[in-house]
Amino acid sequence: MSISTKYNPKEVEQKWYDSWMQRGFFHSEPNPNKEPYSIVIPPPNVTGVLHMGHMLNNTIQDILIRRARMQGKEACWVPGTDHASIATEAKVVAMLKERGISKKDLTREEFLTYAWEWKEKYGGIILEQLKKLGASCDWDRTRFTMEEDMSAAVIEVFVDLYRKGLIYRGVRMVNWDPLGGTALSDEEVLPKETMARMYHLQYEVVDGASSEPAYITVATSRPETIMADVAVAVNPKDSRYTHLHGKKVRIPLLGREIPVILDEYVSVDFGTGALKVTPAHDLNDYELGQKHRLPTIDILNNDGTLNEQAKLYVGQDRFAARRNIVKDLQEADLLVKIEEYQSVLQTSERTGAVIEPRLSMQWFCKMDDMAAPALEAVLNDDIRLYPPKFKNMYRAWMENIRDWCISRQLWWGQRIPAFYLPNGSFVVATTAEEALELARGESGDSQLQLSDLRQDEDVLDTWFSSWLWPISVFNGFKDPDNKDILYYYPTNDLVTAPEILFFWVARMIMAGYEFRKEMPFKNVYLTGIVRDAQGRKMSKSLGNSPDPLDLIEQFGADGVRAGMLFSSPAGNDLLFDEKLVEQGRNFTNKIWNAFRLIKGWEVDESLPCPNETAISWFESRFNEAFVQIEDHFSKFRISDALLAVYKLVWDDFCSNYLEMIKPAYQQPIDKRTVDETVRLLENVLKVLHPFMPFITEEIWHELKTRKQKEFLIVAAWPKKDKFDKDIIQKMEHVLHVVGAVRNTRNSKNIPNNKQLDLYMKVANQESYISFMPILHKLGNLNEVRFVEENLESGVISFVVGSDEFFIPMEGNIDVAAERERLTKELEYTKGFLASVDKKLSNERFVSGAPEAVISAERKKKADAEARISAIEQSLAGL
RNA sequence: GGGGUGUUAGCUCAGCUGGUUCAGAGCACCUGCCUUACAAGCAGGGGGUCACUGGUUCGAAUCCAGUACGCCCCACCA
Repeated sequence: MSISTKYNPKEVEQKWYDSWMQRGFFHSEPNPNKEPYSIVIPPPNVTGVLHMGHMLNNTIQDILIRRARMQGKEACWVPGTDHASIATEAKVVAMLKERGISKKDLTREEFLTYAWEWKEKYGGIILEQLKKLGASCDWDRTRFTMEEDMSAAVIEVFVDLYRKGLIYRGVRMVNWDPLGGTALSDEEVLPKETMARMYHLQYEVVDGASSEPAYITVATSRPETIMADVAVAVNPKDSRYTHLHGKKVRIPLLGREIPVILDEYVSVDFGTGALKVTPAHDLNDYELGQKHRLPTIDILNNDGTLNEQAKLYVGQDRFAARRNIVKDLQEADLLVKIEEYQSVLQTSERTGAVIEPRLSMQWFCKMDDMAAPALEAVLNDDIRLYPPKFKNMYRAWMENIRDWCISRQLWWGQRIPAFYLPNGSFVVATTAEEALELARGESGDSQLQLSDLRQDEDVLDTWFSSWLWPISVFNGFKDPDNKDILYYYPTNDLVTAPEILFFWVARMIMAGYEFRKEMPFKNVYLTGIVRDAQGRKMSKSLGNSPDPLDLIEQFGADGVRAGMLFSSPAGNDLLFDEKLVEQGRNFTNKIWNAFRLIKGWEVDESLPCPNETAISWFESRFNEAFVQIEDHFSKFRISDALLAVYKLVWDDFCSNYLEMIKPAYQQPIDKRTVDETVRLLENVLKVLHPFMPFITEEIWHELKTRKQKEFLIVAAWPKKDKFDKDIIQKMEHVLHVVGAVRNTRNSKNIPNNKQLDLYMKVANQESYISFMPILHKLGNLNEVRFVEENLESGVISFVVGSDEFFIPMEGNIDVAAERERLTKELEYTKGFLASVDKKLSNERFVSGAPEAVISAERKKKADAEARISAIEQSLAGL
């Protein structure tokens, strides 16, 4: 035979992917005769490259979409990328810097030209990589969140929400990223545990009377902000400071006088019980400031350096300023002590910079109203989260939702459609022309020109476009009644990482109800995080993240797909180990060799079929497994579904079925067995296909000649069918007997190729008849026959169920060893019987337990008794 | 600080409505095999007081309470 003993994925994968594409199997159009099934991809950043998280995520989506396609649904998986404003802008800035160009020297238009150039050249690599994985996306539908129609939808939504009063502009305390030079939403901020320092500073009490200066000690982690202090607050109940009520203190170094204020908010037992109030640079202080009508002094520039208002350290970075002021305070003897303590630093998710709480004019989206139906939908299971533990998290977040800061001080993104009039007021409109008309109306100045209007410089948060994704990919804004959106929306399943549950999933649900009055998807499957074998998160800096393309190169896409899934129960993190992928690769090889065996058979049409039992057994076994597999799918237990298929293929089909039917070496095989085996294998290939699309398609075509469009990718998914439980049980019993024979062989060091005889003293001979050939073959037995009496000597005996078996041994057997083995088994069985007896003699059990349980217990007793007498007889015969 | 969730074999995890498919799977491990589909393999095997303590029950890995440890999410103590 010329087929290689090892499966070679490389050429096979490219061949079939091209073939599928060419025949348009991935493409979907609304078809009223078919049930729609749609998934929108979580659009990866356009700057992104494929990492292990994408691999897992997209493998799962592909499995779902392929299965749906085979189920005869109109399966549509929409791919695309996200413009990722901060990440992309940062890349473009870096690229420009390399070319010696500074963003500052460019106009907005020039910068965007570079950015688009960059996007066209480097963007979307990740989509090409997904093809290598086998992703069967409808590539004709590829979208990008910043393409014209998508951006138009974003602007339209902004205007709509503004007019509904759900978007407003205002000065608020926001999370400022000094490195990115932009505001961020609360979700884009990551807390980071760090050791921080608490500085205890002396504020001199202003008191004309005494000549000796008096001080109050204030604890702060940010001494560089003292120049922005407007008060020192103490708890009114704090007796230590009663004498300071109504007094003023002087800011160290600066000397500016600020009042001592009283507020319950201050904890008596934290720090020194005295809090410096810096409204411009801390949210709590801001609120205190509002309450006590204090001024705000903002001493920071956009980039985190100190401005003129600070008076000291002007122009220095906030951290440099901190070092310097600490030194100066020390020298002035105003620093009492420094304490180390565990604290949480807020950092930017994108740039890693320490976030500066900062008062700033931004755009916000009101969330309360939109959150209500979105929360309801999840609580009442209209939308289901898998695993369901995320429901609680979702609820907690939605119930405490805060307004969303949607403006970003960047250029790459959808520009906010607000236009300012010379008088400082503004109008919001989708186009400048429309804005002009509005502006003329509102200002009463009919002479206003376009050039008088100035559009807001900011762009919108990327998520403000992503949250529309399930609607906008089907053009649901531009053309709300088009046939795509009517057919595919709501989509069916969303597969994504729990990290973006709030960023994205929750907001999509809100957008779905707000703009289409309908959920965006029915199920949300949240995958785990891919970690390394030690449980560490994969990261570039640790270098523990394998390159997915290398893995595919090495193990084949099918192997990698299977490997990823071997250990990824829903919602649990996946501890990735190359061994898993190896196991996946080995699995492809196993399948390949099963195929080689079948392919190599020579058919003799004159032969009768000796394998009816094996055939109907596997048929039943397949149907039994299929029910389990479908059940796993229905619960999004993809990993368990794969494992069930794995065992069906490896254990049932290969180790058992094929071994039962395969003819002796170089012997021909009958036609019926071959036909049936091919048919059975076809079913196996079908359930395997979503997991391992390439090798299954390859074998599908190699197995027999197929018609034009007869591809596995569109073959009919099996239907649930009744199965014969009886034959499955009997086979299991027979396989136990086979196991016992093999065990005997192994423990007595009898070579595999030496045939043995087997005598069977069984209760029901009938039930063995049709399995005799199988017993012969798998046990490698010579004579097999029923006996009525125990064989007395020179035999090894064993019991399966309550049937006894004897294998005559040539030469002497080790009587002592046999006796020991049987005695052990006897003891165990007696113990077992005793426990059953105890149960049955317990009146409360007999009266309390259901009938089925009691009769099961009785059967146990009978079996055990039969076993005991069998073993005892064997012992007596030794 | 609030909420969630977990603890079962060396590792990763199943175990749905308490009772023979209740102590399981995969990997790892051990033994023996180059038996013509497959050594990326075949056959067999060992291994767990189901975290701890109490309770409910005829019966608990499974239900309840508490304890310990872990993880996740949220949160403005300087």
